[in-house]
Amino acid sequence: MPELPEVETYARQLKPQLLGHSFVDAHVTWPRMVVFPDVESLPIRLRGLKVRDVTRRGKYLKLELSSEAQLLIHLKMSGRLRIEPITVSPEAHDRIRFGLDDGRELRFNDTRKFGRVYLLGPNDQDRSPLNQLGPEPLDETFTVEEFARRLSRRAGAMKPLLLDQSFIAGLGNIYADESLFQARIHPLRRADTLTEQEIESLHSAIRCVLQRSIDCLGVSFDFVYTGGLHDPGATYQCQLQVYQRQGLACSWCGQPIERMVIGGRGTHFCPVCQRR
DNA sequence: TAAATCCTGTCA
DNA sequence: TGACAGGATTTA
Repeated sequence: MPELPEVETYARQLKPQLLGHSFVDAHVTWPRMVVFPDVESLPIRLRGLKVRDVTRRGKYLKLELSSEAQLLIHLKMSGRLRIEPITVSPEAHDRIRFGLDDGRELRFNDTRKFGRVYLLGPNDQDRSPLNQLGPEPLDETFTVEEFARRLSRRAGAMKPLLLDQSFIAGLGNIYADESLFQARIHPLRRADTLTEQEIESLHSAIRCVLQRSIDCLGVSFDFVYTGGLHDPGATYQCQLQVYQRQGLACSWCGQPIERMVIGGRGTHFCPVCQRR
């Protein structure tokens, strides 16, 4: 499940591949994945637009295009991206193929069909899903003070809050669990009860965990994200402390990691190190 | 606040 | 064969 570090890795790897190239068309085999514009208009609007930059916002991959347009891609659960010559046969579950001006295609493969694409012009900004996103955790403007202010206004449990993209952008199930563990905060802990020290610790944990994963090209699991474009190289899965480690020894205290369902999501934590 | 929804591969 | 995972949105 691609989260901030995995999408960041894609952005970095796609940028040199796409910069300066124009799109010539788009083939969509699962129309639901195109949110805006309608599927018929997508190839027409996309034709001729040149890639100016490839960046990331939250879990969205953002292709800045000519004419002030932008192509947003959300990989959701099972989305993967590849670039291949048009002469190479598409794979199973290739849902959208974006044709480039040099005979290559950007291929959006998504087994579960949850992935989403938006092509937005300068007049479509009110439709941008980026409008709903909270602060970017690795940005300099995301300060402890800002974090503390936002936490103090929330009475719910920490785990669902960290997954709320309007509270903070980019964290998913893996990094929410890992961050709470590193800060030694129980996932059910009420947000507005965190001490100043805990807030500081969590702020630092979130940034540390994300940055270290980016340095490792993210996490890669079977059949899901493969750590970038063509060379699976993601290694952060080897450094996970709690995620999917229920029953295994906590690296701090040796007690078994537990798993419980919070807000409908599998949640992994150490019952000894993470106090409620 | 919780559950249903969209999906398919995996696993029991 | 049926339960389940899981991001984000929608509905109860």
